[in-house]
Amino acid sequence: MSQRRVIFHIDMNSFYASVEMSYDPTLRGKPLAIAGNVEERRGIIVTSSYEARAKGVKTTMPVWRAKRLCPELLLMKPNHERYRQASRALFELLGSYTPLVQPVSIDEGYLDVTSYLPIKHPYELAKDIQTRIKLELDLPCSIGIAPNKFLAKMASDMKKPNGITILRKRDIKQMLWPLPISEMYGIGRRTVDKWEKRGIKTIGDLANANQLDVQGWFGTNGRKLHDRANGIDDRPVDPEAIYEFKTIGHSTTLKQNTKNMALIERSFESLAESVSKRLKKKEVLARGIQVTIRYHDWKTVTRSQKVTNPIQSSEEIFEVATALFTKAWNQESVRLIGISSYDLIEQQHAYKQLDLFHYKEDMKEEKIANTLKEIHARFGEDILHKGTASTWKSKDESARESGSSFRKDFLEPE
DNA sequence: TCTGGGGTCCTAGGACCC
DNA sequence: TCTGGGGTCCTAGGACCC
Repeated sequence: MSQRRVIFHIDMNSFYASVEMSYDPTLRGKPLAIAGNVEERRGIIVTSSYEARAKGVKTTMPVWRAKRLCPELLLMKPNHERYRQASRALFELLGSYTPLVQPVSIDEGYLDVTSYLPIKHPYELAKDIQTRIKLELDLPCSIGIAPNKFLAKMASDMKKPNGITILRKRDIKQMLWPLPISEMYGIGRRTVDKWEKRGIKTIGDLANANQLDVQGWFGTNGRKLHDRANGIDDRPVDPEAIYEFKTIGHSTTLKQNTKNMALIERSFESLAESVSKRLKKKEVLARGIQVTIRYHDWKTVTRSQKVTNPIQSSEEIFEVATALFTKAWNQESVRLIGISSYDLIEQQHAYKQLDLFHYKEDMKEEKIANTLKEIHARFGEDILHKGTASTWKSKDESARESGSSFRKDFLEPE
């Protein structure tokens, strides 16, 4: 990268819990956890306050275990709409500093603030942002300051809550390299052992390993991680990335493990309904459906299939999903099922595809009439008069151009 | 009594085409 | 009877992250 950059990574501290505390200040200072299915067996901790963490409560821990560790734990169900609102306010605030804001999840994002370099010290700017987030949103955050995304991300993790950490290239030897390899963003619990077995126990070990060795062991991903450990990361801050969602899916853990097809079918119905609703809201159709089956023993299989005509209705999704399920199911007891739609295409462009498909089949007058009827039924009369782009565009491209409705859910009002 | 639900990205193998 | 190489598309599985 020729140009020296200044990148911030903003990371909200225990976001859901903090939002709840700002709604209800009497919660402050108390061990609080947000958990799905609080009253059911299978609930897990989604986020917890620092007071709860001090007692050993951790994200993804089953609720019953968290309660055992911390009997006075306050539990709340998530208020997603509340968090989305707070998130929108956050990114609006960040957007007032620069258009180069890339939200990466509901509670974190990158800023490229290189343009501030001549007028303000990065630390002062970060302090400014952090203070405003506290004052205006009543929420705590940590900020990492670095020459690229990876280092900024690692830096924001170093001081929590309310931290500001500068991690320059020349600091990585002291600040980054001593960390255990498990702390490295991109290395999870499944591969830690593999690294350690090869003598790589810290991020520094990775940075100083032979690049070709690492590439041999872990392929291109290994090479990428080796670069990052050495402070190399050219990925730009991309404000458009928010438009690039690729799948829309829902899954559910059943109340009990079951082999009862009627029960399973009912769950598929409601999942298909949810997926369909969101496809419609986003004005997209799916050209592929994937189902997930998780068995009693946690073994998980997926089956996917492309469909000839893009689909959107719950009936169509249900049909494809249950067919996939029936083919794949080994008759063992099922714990979770899921439906995901992929290869999404904009509604406006979808009708053209329908058209072409039938045309290919050498259609007769009658068929043309039917096709038009089908198009009308799916999209309403007006669709035929809408866009007439000469080439098909991917959802990303056209979303970029129109600045249209493809934002990821976490920034969207209900 | 372990373990939710939303995603992204990568790899590998087979089919098929030239 | 023994057989290359490249490219693309599709599917399944797995790792990782919030």
